[in-house]
Amino acid sequence: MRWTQSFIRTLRDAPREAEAISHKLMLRAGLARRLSAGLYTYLPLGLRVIRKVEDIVRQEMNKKGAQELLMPILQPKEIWEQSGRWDDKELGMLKLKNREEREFVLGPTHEEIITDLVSREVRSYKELPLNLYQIQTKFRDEMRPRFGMIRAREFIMKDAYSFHVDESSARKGYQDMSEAYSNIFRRCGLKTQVVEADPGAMGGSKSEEFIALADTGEDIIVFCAQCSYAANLESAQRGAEALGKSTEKMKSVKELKTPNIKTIEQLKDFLREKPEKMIKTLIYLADEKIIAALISGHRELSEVKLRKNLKCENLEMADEKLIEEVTGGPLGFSGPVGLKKVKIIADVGVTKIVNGITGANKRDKHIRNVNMGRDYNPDEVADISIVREGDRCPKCSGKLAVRRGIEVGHIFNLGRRYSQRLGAKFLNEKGQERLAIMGCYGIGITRTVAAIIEQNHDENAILWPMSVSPYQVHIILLNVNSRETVKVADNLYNQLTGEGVEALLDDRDERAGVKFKDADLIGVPLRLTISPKRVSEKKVEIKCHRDGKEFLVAIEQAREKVKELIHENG
RNA sequence: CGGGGUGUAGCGCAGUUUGGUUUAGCGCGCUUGCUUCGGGAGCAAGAGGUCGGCGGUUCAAAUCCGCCCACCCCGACCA
Repeated sequence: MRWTQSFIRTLRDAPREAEAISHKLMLRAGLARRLSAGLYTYLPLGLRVIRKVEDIVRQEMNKKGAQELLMPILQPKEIWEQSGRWDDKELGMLKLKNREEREFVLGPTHEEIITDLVSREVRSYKELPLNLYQIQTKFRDEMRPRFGMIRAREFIMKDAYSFHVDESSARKGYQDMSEAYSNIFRRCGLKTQVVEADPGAMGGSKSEEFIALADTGEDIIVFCAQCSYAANLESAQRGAEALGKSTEKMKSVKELKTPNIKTIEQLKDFLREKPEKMIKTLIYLADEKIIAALISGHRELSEVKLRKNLKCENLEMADEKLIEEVTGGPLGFSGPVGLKKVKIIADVGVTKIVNGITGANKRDKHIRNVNMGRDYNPDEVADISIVREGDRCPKCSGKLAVRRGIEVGHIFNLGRRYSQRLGAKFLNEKGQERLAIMGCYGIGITRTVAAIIEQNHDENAILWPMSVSPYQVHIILLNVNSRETVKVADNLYNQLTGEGVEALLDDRDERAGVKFKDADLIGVPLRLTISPKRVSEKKVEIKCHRDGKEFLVAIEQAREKVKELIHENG
């Protein structure tokens, strides 16, 4: 592509709206433009990157025997009622009606459609396993789109669905996708961490997320520096802490006046005591049952873990009224001592607290020197708190690290949930009717592009991996008024292009500085600089953007060198 | 949906506190000409604005008041 004939638009300054680095660079390099919150136009340069990622995805999916198809975006209400998800609030469904008041949804995901299709087409175990996928725009009416293309209302997704005769086939299918995903992200130049996840709205038994580590990520994950343990912050576990027996002797309980001191933070300042000494008492309503959760003052409760422990459907914090009813004291002054008719569940960390401080269940009062076993007895001790940086790994007792990341892929074993509701049945070898076991596997294509930038950039430049770069080589023609130089640039451009190399020729009548800055920004990994000075020496310069390596080569050797470097960086 | 912030030319901003030399400026970008030409050039001449919208106060509103809208950040929520 010749720059003068292209629709490449770069910006010197990032629009104010952009905060995340990938967002800024995408706008500045002219990959995309915003239409409205979470809605973007992909410009030619951005679309080239998207297509590259899609190609990699296709290759790796096809390698595992998956087949591409394309399903409708507009989906009728009825099929979603069949699956029981029409009123699902987690999916952010964008619903609409046509002229006849018939209701539709713009597809946020396609389990319903694919399962319906397969249920109509597949009759025999001989046709299974089957893995079908598509790459398509998805719609989610996000409450808060953010970070540019990391959380958008409309985005491109690769979604695959597999159908199996039994568990072992389903496991194999899941494993295949896990491998494909690792290959895809590696080829895209992304470092990802696989973490166990909560299946959430998708349902099913097992799911794992592929998280690209990045500071502007929305997900927080925990992983062990020593072994392979990794999990979502909310569900990460921690190993037993060294329960070094405190030498502190138990003292007798004392009531403290703490006027209007309701939070740990306030209490810390007021009493000048460490939060580790404090026992936070949180009252929850779990499926109509009232429970009290005890957490050490410096930790946070994990509702995910608590819910899992209680095996309850609904878990919500009690309101002020209920707290008064249950504890006898107002919000902010709850404590385990003297609590009755309430199940008390204590975090493992709380067992360590000697002479703790906690609410007195009376207005403006806390109590000091509270000890488990003597002053109160929890009904259960469990790991219900959120992991902190430096906690012990539950597997190998190494140190756990807490990092932000972007969820770029998610794989699920769905079991029979959808085949049950949408009737995806087949006949087995014995002629018996059976429900297919399903899996579904998603990759956020546009989000992956953003994640690649998050992991491959510096302050003023994208550093594309060759595999996804919009062009393979960026030819900078310095001085368009030098006939000889233009001729050399044209020839090289034509030859390279003719040989299938994706080249961008900056043939604008701009000064060198402008061209170099734009080349940095756009971030094509190879740069070929053609200047009158070098041409008079019958040479051209080749530079690798990422590592800064430079080569001065004879004009007639440039083609081969470029191809060699593309290959090396491929 | 709760909390905070921002809306002035394509992009970045000043002006708003204290209404009136502001016919609303500046930098970049854009157009034309000349010079320049290896890291965001110089000079000259131009084009480009419902000051987010509606309503109000006032002799007078970018500026004060009210309502609304949009966008961003934190939270809640989230393949």
